[in-house]
Amino acid sequence: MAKPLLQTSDLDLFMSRPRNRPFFSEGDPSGAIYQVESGCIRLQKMTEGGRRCVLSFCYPGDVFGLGTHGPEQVDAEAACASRVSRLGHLGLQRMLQSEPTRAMKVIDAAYGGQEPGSEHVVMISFAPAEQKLAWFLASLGQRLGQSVGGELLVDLPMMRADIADHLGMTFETVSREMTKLRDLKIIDLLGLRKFKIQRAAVLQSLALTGSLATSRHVPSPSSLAFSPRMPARRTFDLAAASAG
Amino acid sequence: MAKPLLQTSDLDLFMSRPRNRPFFSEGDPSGAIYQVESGCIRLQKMTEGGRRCVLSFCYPGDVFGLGTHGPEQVDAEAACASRVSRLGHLGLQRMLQSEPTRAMKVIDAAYGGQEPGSEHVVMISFAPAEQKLAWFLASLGQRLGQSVGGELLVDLPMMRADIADHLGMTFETVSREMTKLRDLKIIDLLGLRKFKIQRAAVLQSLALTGSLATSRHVPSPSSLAFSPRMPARRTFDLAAASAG
DNA sequence: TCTGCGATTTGACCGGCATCAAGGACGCTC
DNA sequence: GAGCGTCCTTGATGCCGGTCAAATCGCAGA
Repeated sequence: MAKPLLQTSDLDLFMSRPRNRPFFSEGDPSGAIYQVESGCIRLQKMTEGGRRCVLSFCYPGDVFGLGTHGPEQVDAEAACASRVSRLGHLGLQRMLQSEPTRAMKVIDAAYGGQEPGSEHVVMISFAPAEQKLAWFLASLGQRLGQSVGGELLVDLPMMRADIADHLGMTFETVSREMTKLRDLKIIDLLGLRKFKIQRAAVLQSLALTGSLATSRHVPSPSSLAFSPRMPARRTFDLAAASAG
Repeated sequence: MAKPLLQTSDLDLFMSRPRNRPFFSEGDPSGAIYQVESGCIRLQKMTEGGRRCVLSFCYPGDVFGLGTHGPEQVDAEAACASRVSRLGHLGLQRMLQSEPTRAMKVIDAAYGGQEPGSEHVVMISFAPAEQKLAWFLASLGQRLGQSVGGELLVDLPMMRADIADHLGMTFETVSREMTKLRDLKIIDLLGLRKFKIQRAAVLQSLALTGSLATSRHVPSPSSLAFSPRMPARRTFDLAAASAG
């Protein structure tokens, strides 16, 4: 990962949490900015009915804590044992005065500026389960993947249920679709918390178009066949969303 | 509606569009701020597969144009014949200098600050069709409703297909659920572009809990029965989300 | 190593909603 | 008011994925 946005000298607190323990909860005081040092953080909303909606995951280097990524709107919990550092309110004020340009970058990141949030909404509204999971695994690969001999080795820090609550499906379906992708030799499961992307182009195609094109390049828009009224469910295409 | 955020003296351009014509498209130059004068604006993403995802609607008085509510991320199209006014980049700079406090309010609103966007995500991930529609109609009532003799008269400026693309369902299902709510005498359809909320408490209950409680108050969390593993689908509760 | 518990996988079933297909209502223009 | 295109409603059908259930896996602690 690249040089982190916040350095040790900026930070005023380090926190560790085991899985499922909160770093902050909805309604906690706001204004501080957090940076993931290790592990994986879930930003989520609980409903009183007991359901959970995971709005996003934060990985090492990611910054969160403001707006829709802060305690005014969501809970932040460890998806696995994690460490997080904090830049408090006063430290942020100090940085705004001494280094306004860098401070604005930090603030933008803490609002979730790095991620294209609307893509997630598009995905969970329309795509079938297989495509949702392909999209998630592909983006995880881009974010966390380690290239090893032409294949991509990826950590999977969160549970199946976390993935399910992020994609709007059940953990059983996540498990089934995972198995399906393994049987198709698109991915390989290495224990529960690691996988390998064996055919990245196919996974990408599945994520973007919902179809199993075997070509190495993303199909061009004009090559996609769809009816005038509505595309077949499985040819749904996210290329526009991911290009934006 | 309350006094609009932007006054005529702030604005530098007025635009009118018939239904389905764009005010701006994804990739257009950004930096300007728009205010709805009349009608209804759809903020949406198109996919190359031909599907559309409506991320939000803007009504008279709403301000948009930045971040996920701007041309860097979405298209803005008229959902019905609409008028929009614009505060250009230069005008915004001027306001930032002369009235920084008001300018920051305007900027926050243009990012979509007014609406709790995460509630929409929770809704489209989990809720069944009936609850999605109840939620949408209830929020429309709160936003646009005119109280008339104890009932709420509400404009419905957009087509069924627009609602469907906002809630992640088909327009046929929107139509069916609408009919069902009418048959239950919860709403009354007055032509295609207007409806009346006859039993607001029931509609609200349906929107929040997914169940047809007939009580006038929102059921308290502890009164909701759900299994330890997972609530029954129809008792899904959004109260936490809407409280936030 | 054994034991126990939570996480995951897998199977069987079925219900809600997408899909396909008419038919009807509404709002234009002429 | 006739004609026409668009939008909406309604019906029939099928399948994806949610639900319930049980077996297996994996890890931590004794």
